[in-house]
Amino acid sequence: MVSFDGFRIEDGSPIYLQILLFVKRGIVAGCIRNGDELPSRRVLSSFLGVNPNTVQKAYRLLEEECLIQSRAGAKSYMVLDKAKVDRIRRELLEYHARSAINAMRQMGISKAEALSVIDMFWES
Amino acid sequence: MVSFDGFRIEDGSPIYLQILLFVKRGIVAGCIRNGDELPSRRVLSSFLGVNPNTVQKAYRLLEEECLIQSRAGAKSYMVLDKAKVDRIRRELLEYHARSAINAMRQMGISKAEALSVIDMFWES
DNA sequence: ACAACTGTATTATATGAGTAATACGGTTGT
DNA sequence: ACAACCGTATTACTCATATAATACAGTTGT
Repeated sequence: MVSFDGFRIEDGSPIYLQILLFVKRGIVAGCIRNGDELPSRRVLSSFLGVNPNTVQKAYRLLEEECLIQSRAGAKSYMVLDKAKVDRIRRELLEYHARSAINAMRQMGISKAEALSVIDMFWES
Repeated sequence: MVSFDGFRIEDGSPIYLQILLFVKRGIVAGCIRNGDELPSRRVLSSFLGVNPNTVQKAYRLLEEECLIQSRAGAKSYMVLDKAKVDRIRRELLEYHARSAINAMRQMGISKAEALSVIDMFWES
């Protein structure tokens, strides 16, 4: 069963995207595996304190990326293979790296200082 | 005169926040200095292709942080000193570093690999 | 003085995100 | 068979973002 322990809602981006990213990061980290069952829309929305429609929107996007499979009436579960995991890993790494790099470059930060800042903030 | 050359609207976060961050990064980079005049609300909104109210919202937030000064009828201009610049530099560095670090840690990426990814994507 | 700007304010409309309350039909375990 | 789940769909509401069209008063340069 895919666990959402440790998931905390942050403002600044839509909740359904935060759920999508949480699942993708779990896939890359290896704690979400092929065949794992997902909590139902109702159960997860109650656990997170959000609306069932919000969870449904995240699950729909996961299904459109062929990462989960849903049948009306039954539980949804993960459908993964090595190619998909590799694709998501590259997608997320590039996205997060580029976001931080672009911002720091616009601030006039040097590569050396950027690396030093990442090193310094890594713990905690 | 503060220049908005190179500013490109991206979706995913409110435009008025993108303007706010663009100015703050310019302050840290040193290309926006104390006393610099800002383009008027009308001129900038026309240049960016957005609504004057959107620019006004960004300028209002800048004024609430005491980074610009506005008098009805006259041009707005930057009001900066070393303490403010240092504060913004620390604020932005910590924000961008923590965002990337948290995401990568949730992906199970090691500090060494994170540094290597930043190093690899820095050029481009 | 006066035209051309400036900042500021108001009202209205549209869209997307999120909530709320239901409803319908399929599956699963007992 | 049947109760208790499940996924899916619909309608209505609130709120923030963004746009649009004005309006008014203050400043600035000539």
